[in-house]
Parts: sequence; C-alpha cells; structure tokens
Amino acid sequence: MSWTQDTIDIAKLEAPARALLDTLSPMSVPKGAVLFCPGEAVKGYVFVLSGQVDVNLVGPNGRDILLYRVAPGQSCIQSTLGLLGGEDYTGEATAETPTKMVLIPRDVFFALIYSSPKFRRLVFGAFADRMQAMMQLIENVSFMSVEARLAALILDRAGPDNCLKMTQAEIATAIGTAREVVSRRLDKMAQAGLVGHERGVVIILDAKRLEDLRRGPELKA
Amino acid sequence: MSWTQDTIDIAKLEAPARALLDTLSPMSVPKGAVLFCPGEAVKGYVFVLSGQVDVNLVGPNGRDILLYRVAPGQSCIQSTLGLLGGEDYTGEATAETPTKMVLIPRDVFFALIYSSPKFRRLVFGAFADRMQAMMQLIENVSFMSVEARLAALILDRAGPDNCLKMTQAEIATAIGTAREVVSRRLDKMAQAGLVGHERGVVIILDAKRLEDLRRGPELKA
DNA sequence: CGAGCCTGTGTGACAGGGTCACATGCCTTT
DNA sequence: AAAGGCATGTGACCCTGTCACACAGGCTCG
Repeated sequence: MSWTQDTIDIAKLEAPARALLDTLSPMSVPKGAVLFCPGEAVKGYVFVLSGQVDVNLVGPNGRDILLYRVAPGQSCIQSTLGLLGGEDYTGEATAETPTKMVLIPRDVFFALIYSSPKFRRLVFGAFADRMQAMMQLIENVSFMSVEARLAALILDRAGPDNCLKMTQAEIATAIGTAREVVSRRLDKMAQAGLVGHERGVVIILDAKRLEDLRRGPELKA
Repeated sequence: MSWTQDTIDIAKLEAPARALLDTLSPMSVPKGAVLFCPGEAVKGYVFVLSGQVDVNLVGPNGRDILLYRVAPGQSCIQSTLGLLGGEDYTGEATAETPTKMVLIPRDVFFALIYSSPKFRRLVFGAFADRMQAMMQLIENVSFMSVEARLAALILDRAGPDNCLKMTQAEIATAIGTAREVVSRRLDKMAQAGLVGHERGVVIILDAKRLEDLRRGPELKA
C-alpha cells in the first residue's frame, strides 16, 4: 500500500502526479533529529506524513524562537526557499516526535509544479499559510506582552485535562522569550490563582481570566 | 507603447501571457495613498511598475513596523495571501511616493498561473523573497539591539551624500521600535561623534564605527 | 547505599527598551 | 504676531532579557 493514498492532500492529486510521487519512498527520522540547519544545502521539498516538525530561528546567544510547526499533511516550505528565491535559509528544523516524511528532490518538485495544477495549489497554499503564520508571529512578538503570549499558549496547547506538559524552557522558546521570564510570569499567575505549576506541567485553574490576559490589558473607554 | 515592455520581468514572459496582461491598464496612485488595509477584501495580485510601496503591520497602540518594501518590478504578494491561503491579511500597504502599478484580478492571475511557467516562477520567486525578508525581520527584532538596527538602517538607507532624510518617527517604524528610543540612541551616537542630526536628517560622520555597531558587541574570545 | 550528575526551576541584580506625560523648538498659515 | 502643527528632547516607571548563581528532584553507577 502506497503512502500516496494515506495522505489526503496527496491522494487528491492527478493520477500522473501521484504516479511520479510513488517512485519516492518515505523516510523515518527519530525524535530530536535535525532535518536541516542554517547554511546547509537545500535538498528539496519536504512533506511530513506523520509526526511533528518544529522550525526554529536560532539567535547568536543560543536563544531560539519557534517560527512555525509542521503538522502531518503539511510541508516544510523552508527547504524550498533556497530553490526559488536564491537565498540561504536561516531556520533550523527539528523532529519533535518520531517522524515520517517524503523528500521531493528538486527536479521532481519542478516537474510536478509544471505538470500538476493541484500540486501547485498545494504548494502555494502552504506558502501562503506559512506567510500568515510568520506575520502573526511578528505581530505577537512586537505588540503583545509576554503575559498575553503565555496565556495564549497555555490555552491553545493544553490538553483536554487542562494540563500543559512543557518545560519552562520549551515554553520560552515557543513564545519567543527567555526561560527566567516564564518562571516569574508563571509564579505571578499561580499567585493570582490562574494556574498551578509543577515540574514540566502547567494546570489551568481559571480559564476565563486567562482569556482576559490573552486579550491584553483592556483599553480605557 | 505598452507597459508590458517596460518591465523587465514581464517582458520576459511568454507572448500569450504578455498579451493577456496587455488587456490590463496600469493605475496611478498619489503619494500617501493606502492600497489596502486589514480586513479589506482581496482584489488581486498587485505589481508595482514605478514608485515605492511600503507594507506595514499596525499594532493596537498605533505603533507600526515595516514588513517589507515593494520596489518597481516587484509585486506585493500580500494581497494574494487571501486568495491562496484563505486567511485575511493583516498588513497595510501605503504608497511612499507617487506610484504606478497594475492590479491583476483574481481570474486573470489564476489563468496566468495555469498557463505560464515563467509567470509561476515570478510569483514563486516573489513569495520566497518576501518570506526571506520576513524571517530576516523576525531575526532582527528578536536578536539585534536597537543600536545595531539603527546603525544598519543609517548605513543602508543613506544617500551618496552620507545623509539620511527621515524623521525619527519614520526611523522608529522602519526598525520596529518607539520614537523616543530613536531620539535617545541618536543622541548617544552623536555624542560619540558617529553621526550628526538635525530636524529630519541624519548625517554619517564615522562610517567605520557605525559598521562595528551594526555587527553588535563583539563576542568574547 | 551514597556520590555524582543532569535537568528543571527559583531568584537577585542590572541594563536595555517601551510607554506615558510633558516640554520645547521650528516652520507654516492666517 | 499669533496659532497650530509637526519634529524632537526628557524624566519617570515598568516590563523584559541577561548573567550568575542556588536549589531541587531524579538518574545512574560505582
């Protein structure tokens, strides 16, 4: 059974395009694997089948910030920027869970772009979505307080048990700040009774007031 | 004489694609015109022929930050995000000088995408370049000090006479900070003899030391 | 078992930077 | 000359990032 039938967006492609993709075989990478890092040569277009890949931007001092997450069925357009724009990319992609993916080499990629309108749609859509996400990110880091970003993260990523299982360092990376700041903010929130927190876990206690924080301080009337 | 021959990237397109584009007529907008703002419906793909368009992200408190500039021959892919990704865009585009441009309506855009490989290249390239620029921006605002960004801006945008003609408010927007901060930083630089500054003008006095600042504080060995 | 050791966390001090609230200045309009 | 508008300077204050640690829990390995 071919992987091209398991992946919704791929299965919808035209038959010839699927046939071409069937000549490629998926690869598996373990958790923690680095898919590419700044300065590396571009190999092709990466399509994630299962698992979870995070793309980070790494600063000189070691701090890093999450650009976007690649979910199954999505593609990591990062690797394609070099092909199309001629510039080196600067992000670093890491598998956060064991991950299966397909690497579409440069020539196959261009062949598909040329021949398959639906593939083009797919790629364009991926680009547009990433772009949106990056603009959102810029908006967040430039205009939202750490408190608001933290509240948003807790609400968005918490499981159905109202628990968020992340270390403070991971949280810091995800919202683009430093670990110490997360520590202090969590303490304040805990004192205010909004959340509880232990090693590696944050528990939501008062979702409503967290929603208020996410929206930021109210504007004066 | 048709505009499609004056624009390098367009002139290189296949003849049928050019013919299709020739049915469109360029429009002129005065300096200061707002091409689109957040929440507005997407009209199509915008291609700038002459002039200068800046795309900003506007924060709730009125602060805004320059996402990228669209130079002649480039396109403002911002307007296309909605078409491809389904999301609303959040940026605001303003003509910084009197500007001539072509608006390619949605259906013509897709027809070109479908029929013209070279047009596809053009659009992909534009996307990739903008993406690069936005990543660069994120890197700058997250990891570079205001001092370094300011030095970089002065060096990059100064005219051949070593003068930069911008108000402090404009500078602040361009490097993503607040006006007051620019004021103080410029003062410090002036005290150190790196630049001079009057109303609306900054003069480079010591380009070498500005280059040092741009690179940031040296790492310890 | 205890000794190390790694990882996740708290904390204090300090500098850089964003915000608010004004006070100047300078230039243009009437 | 008076008035208003723009560009700029300044002080106070709080939020945030950084550095330098201390301390806790869990892990392995002798």
